[in-house]
Amino acid sequence: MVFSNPLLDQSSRWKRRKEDRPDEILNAALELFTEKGFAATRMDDVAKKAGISKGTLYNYFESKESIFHAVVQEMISPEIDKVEAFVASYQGPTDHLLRQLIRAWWTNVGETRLSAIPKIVISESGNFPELAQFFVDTVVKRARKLFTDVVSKGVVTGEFNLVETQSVARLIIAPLVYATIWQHSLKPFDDDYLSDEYVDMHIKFILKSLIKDQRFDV
Amino acid sequence: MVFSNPLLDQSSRWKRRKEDRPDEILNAALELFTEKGFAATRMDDVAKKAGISKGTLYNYFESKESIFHAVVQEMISPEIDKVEAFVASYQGPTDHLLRQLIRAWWTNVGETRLSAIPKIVISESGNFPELAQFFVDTVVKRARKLFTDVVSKGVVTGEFNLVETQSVARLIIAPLVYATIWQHSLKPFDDDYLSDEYVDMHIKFILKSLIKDQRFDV
DNA sequence: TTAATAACTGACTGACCAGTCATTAAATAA
DNA sequence: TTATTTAATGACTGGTCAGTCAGTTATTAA
Repeated sequence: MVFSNPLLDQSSRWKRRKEDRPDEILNAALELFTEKGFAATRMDDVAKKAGISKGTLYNYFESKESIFHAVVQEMISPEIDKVEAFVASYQGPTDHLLRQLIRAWWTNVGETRLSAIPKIVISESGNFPELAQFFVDTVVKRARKLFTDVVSKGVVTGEFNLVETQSVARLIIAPLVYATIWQHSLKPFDDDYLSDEYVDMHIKFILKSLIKDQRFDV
Repeated sequence: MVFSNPLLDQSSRWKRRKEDRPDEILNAALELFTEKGFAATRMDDVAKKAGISKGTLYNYFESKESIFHAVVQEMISPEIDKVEAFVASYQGPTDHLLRQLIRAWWTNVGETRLSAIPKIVISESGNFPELAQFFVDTVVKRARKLFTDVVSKGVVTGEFNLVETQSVARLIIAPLVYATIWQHSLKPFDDDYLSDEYVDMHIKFILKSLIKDQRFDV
């Protein structure tokens, strides 16, 4: 005879928790996508981690791909919204803005679980093209525009040298995204230590090339 | 009645071509790995592209992984050998060496089919760890050492500012590798044009931060 | 209390694919 | 010419997994 323990809720096999399921599924999925990639993540495992059966997944999402879609939509887009608002309202020297922007990216994406998403999308782009297209349209283009606009602003106000802004924007983004990809792919196989100076030096190098006044030294 | 055409070699179902098979298999495999990634490439397709049956693949390579192993070993390692030799024999200003090194990488890797390999390894690192470890040990570490040594040389000779060489090396490599990853993943989904200026500007920015004499302008 | 609803379950299906091996046939030796 | 060797074939096996659906059970309505 087993007595029911309300904490473990052994009295019933399951509860109906319609409200909570979607978030729990997305969190479980992101964790597994990060660990194994999209293709190698099994729906049974997502279900297990979310505390439900596989069938229930399909009550809330119509396919594996739609889960990933939702992860990006609900986790990344709000971050970009925030940064866009910050840039729009910023008053002050453009080099300070750019420095804060890079640091904000590092803090809000680079050092969080969101950092796994670029690597996942890149890895699966060949086999899941709609997913890649969605990511480019909703994340990449917005992020690129953000940096391009800031650099343009600096050029227009005369704070920065006259440069080709598209390439500069990509040169700013590259080491940041590269670091997150590295983090989630080959870093575990590399015993060399990447110092914290990496981002600081990146900012320093970029600003040194952009800022007109050479007496300025970061 | 069909007459045999010696060019199409319809007279026999196949030829024994022990010598040529391995290279043909590796070329077919790299092409498919580039297009679909490692996991999604079917051995039947590698066989078909190499003009043989699947069983024959297994006469020459013991597994799918060993084929990838061979691709890296036989295609990438020789490139690094060449660059190492070039650096070792170089006489002249270190900034010129660094500039040539970046350009050489772009020409010999970035713009060739080899550019697909980093993306493939990164994508599959979670599911094929031995493959990732092999790549880190035989490619990443050697490449990183190459750049670190050149920067150190510039610092020692007094041509470059005193910098933390590990981070600088990674800041040099990041935009290069990032561009190849982009090329083979999200570029097809992006209609924006990446100008040729990207690499030139990268070189210019890096050297501006490294070279001591500020009157020098690239 | 009983009936109706819908959240949830998990065994099952159909498709896919790396790797195997019995067989075939090209090349070579006897 | 015949026997032997070995490159090459492709049907098959065993395992995996996304997605389905008939049935079960918690919840709510009557």
